[in-house]
Amino acid sequence: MPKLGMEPIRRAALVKATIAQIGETGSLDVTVAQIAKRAGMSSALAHHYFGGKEQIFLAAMRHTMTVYGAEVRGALLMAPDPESRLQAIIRAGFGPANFRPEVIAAWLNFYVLARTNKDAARLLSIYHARLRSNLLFNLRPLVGPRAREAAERLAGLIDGLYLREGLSADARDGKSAVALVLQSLDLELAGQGAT
Amino acid sequence: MPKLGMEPIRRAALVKATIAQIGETGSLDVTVAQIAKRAGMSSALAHHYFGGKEQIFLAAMRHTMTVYGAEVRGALLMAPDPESRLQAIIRAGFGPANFRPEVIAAWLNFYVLARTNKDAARLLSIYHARLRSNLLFNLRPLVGPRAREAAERLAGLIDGLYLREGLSADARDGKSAVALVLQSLDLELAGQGAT
DNA sequence: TTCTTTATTGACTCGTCAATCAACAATAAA
DNA sequence: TTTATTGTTGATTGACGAGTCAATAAAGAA
Repeated sequence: MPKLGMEPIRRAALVKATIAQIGETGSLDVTVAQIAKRAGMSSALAHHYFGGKEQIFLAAMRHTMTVYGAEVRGALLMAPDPESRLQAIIRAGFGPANFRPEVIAAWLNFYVLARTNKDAARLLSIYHARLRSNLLFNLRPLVGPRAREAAERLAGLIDGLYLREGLSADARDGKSAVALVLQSLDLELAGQGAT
Repeated sequence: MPKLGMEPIRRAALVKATIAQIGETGSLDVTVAQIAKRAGMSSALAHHYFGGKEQIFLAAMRHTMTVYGAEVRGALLMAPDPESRLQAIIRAGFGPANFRPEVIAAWLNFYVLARTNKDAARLLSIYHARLRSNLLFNLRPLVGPRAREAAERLAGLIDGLYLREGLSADARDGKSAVALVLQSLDLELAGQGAT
């Protein structure tokens, strides 16, 4: 069997298995052995290709974020104006790439890891910055100077609802969360100097 | 030393030590031995009084939530009208009882635990319900039928900003988060039928 | 063919940690 | 004093899991 060029295949399989395993056990206590078994190889091989558990997990999150980023970019291409781009960003956050139970569990895990692992923290801050700047860029022409705070709020709301939905045992589809954020966007766009 | 009536003292000490230890290590990998040592006793005694690690941690979270609840109730007493009560609820979420780094770390830990532990899930849903109903009750007279969604949004925003602040390494004071949520509240109260 | 490189694993090491237990100490009850 | 009852711990057990390593196998290079 040992053909050459197995490395990318194995890595991809491990990344996929990592997300799947986290989703299945519903917790962070996934062992390298479990992941490797699910990916059809020995745990030794997983270590061989990735070096360690955290690096396996980081690769999985990097992949998740890449897919998510692609989804956002794709949606943005379709949207002609700032407002519909904002709606697209919001929808993408709760879109199929991000809102599957396994992925939500992975994000939770990732939050925890980011408190101790430098690389995870960097990766997380990249996600935060990207979301914020995407929102900011499209809010600016609509609400001008209030854009910064509005972006902060919308980003917080997206993360918060994502978390709440993810933590409620019964897996929901995210439709209601999207609706809530979209209404919030309307409020931001409409309100110019309340109270 | 063995005077009678040690139990409540020991329990309290362990609860306090648990939060402190989580805050110090900045992660979830707190061992019973660490907690017990910090509380000035052997790990065997910790098991003796609590039965297990998860129960120690649950007791700590119950305590945290009790203190938080008291803070909210206290603030509500001072507030004469629904709007100021809403402001009080928002402020309390980022108040001193809740927003210390140790407590934030504990909450993160708790989120994770809630995915596998039944009791933790129940406790978390109690928190969720309480926040939602506190907001709802005071929003109803101000925005009528839109109260439900507004409460959902504000709750999500509070949790989301709490999470974001908690994850950013540099401990902030929550002032800006409070300001953001308060502005959101203004938007909710002002906006009646946007777009 | 022989050598080197890549792929692959089973078995093993080493640590950690939750949980248990046997034993001891001190106080209160008899 | 004897006898519970409560408090307390050091030592130990048992399990689990990350990471290592020696050994094997295939395939290409020489």
